[in-house]
Amino acid sequence: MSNSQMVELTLLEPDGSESAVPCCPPITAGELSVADAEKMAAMFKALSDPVRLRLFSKVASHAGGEACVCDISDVGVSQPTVSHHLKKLKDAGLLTSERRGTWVYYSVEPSVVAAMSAMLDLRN
Amino acid sequence: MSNSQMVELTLLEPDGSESAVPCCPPITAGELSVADAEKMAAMFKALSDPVRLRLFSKVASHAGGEACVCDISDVGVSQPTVSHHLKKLKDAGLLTSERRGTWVYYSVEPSVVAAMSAMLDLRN
DNA sequence: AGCTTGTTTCGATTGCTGTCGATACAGAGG
DNA sequence: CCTCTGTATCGACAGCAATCGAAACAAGCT
Repeated sequence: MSNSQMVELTLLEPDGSESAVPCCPPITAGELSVADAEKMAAMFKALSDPVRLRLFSKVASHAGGEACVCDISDVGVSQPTVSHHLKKLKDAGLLTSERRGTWVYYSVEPSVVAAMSAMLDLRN
Repeated sequence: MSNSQMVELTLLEPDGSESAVPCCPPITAGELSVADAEKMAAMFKALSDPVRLRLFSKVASHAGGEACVCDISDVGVSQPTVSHHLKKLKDAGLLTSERRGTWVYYSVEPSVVAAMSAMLDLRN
């Protein structure tokens, strides 16, 4: 029983505070608990929209895994919709944001993305 | 420009036929095309529900990555709902099903899951 | 053939989500 | 202080999706 491959990641609690939770071994290692399934499903949900996935890929493929909103908002939907999607990615923990003067920059949260990738690793 | 890490996977077309499409390099490698984003978003969407994620983890963690419906349907929702979710996982290409006598067995489709994992691999 | 058990499909309902235009907020520069 | 540009929030609406009970289908049994 390989309980290795545990990954530490930080998630936003409903009240806005942060808590570190262990999540998760590869799916092949055993059934997910109800709580872990909810956490991970929320992350997958963040990437379950084509527009969001494109926004995420634009940020991730930028130098340093960081991009200005102004550089990535050309995805075929209105500006409020772009902002809405970026907020969802941020709420799910996949992106963080930082205002620098006039512009806002979004960055990928590597540990969270790594946790999703590790969970889908099927090697036995 | 590392266009390595391409993964071949088969998806169900709307008409039910199968087509092999190349998908996808790691997100860090460049922006997703609109078409690729739609394909991958559909897969992530399949795992974006807690009940579905638990069903998937139950199948994936069974011996041989295969499980009878009867072995995994205890997830707190009605039996028709379980069947509905398994169908969605199947339509997304993450599971396949086979009837053997009275029982139906669902199996994970390793190449599709590997494609998702590879796409989220952030190492540069 | 009829019964029983396992699984899927159907129809309805309820809640969620993506989208937009309008508006508000933030910072920079006149 | 006012305006301009970039970004976020609000409110509304339309479509989708999770869920259930009822009913249909499939296979094995008697």
